Amino acid sequence: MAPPRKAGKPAGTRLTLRPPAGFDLARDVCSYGYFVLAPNHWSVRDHTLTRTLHLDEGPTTCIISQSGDRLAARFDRALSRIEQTTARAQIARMLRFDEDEAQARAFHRVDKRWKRSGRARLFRSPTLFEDVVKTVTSCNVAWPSTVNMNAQLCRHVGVGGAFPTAQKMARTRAGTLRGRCRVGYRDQRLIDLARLFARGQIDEPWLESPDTPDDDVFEFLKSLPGIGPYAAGNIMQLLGRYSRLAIDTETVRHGKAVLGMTGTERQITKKLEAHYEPFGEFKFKSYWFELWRFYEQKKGPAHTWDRDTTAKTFTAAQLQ
DNA sequence: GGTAGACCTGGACGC
DNA sequence: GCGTCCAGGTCTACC
Repeated sequence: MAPPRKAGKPAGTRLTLRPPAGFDLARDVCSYGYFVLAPNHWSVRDHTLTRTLHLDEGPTTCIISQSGDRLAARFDRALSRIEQTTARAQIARMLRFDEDEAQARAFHRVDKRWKRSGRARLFRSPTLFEDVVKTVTSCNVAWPSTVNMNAQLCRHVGVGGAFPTAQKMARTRAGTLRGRCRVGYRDQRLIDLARLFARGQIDEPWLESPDTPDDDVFEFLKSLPGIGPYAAGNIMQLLGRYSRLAIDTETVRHGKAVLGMTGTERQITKKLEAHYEPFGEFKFKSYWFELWRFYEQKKGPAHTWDRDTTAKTFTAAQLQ
């Protein structure tokens, strides 16, 4: 049955979602840099996440808020039953509902530093494709450029402000990505990636299956265009595989500035691997929350970071 | 297996 | 306002 409508103005759908116990919208959204990348928008004032989702009948913008142990997702139009199911799945993926309280406890047993704050989840995208593209746009570039690339991709390639679908990006000209979206030499690599997704050549169930060894996933990811060791490591954590680090210049800076490591970059990389080894299957989480805590000490709690000011200023040089 | 250089963009800096 | 330099991972060619 269609939702009731107010006179003159079509009512948007409102969904109630039940997150895992202990879920905290502000903490768990503002836990990874992608929360400031378009089309995500965190409201510092309202403590809500707004973003446009691409559903079967087109784009729709939703506002997600928390009240007690429930989340509400308010959409700007009525959703069909199928769309509601898709929207629930996309929101669940973003907010990592698949990681329940038991998994958080398992992490906190290995790394007790985060038990009190309850930190255990890392924000991600509604689709693996968006996570992969966001990762590629974060490679070999300062953070403000990553922010800009994602904004322009949504503006020029996405429909109605949504993140581009793989199908749409697969049909986009390299010149558009380079000229309008400022992705530079990543243009053809992004199109090639989009074509692999659009043609169904990325086996997502295989990548997500607990039966697939981490090493196999890592090697496969590295075989994709534009994906090297860092990007593959990062996509691993976005897939829920935390057993390895994604080492970039920020990791090395962290090793020097926070962990007091010395030596060449190669030596520090080895020291970092050894340092996080005790955290086993949760290595990335332990590393990331340490890094995040450093950022928050410098810039204040992440839920207070404004996309257009604080969150845009993140560069290694400014965080020395 | 290791390394050098090219690939782009945008910010910082000097003039 | 303009030119130059530099940071940032991946890829390719080469040793």
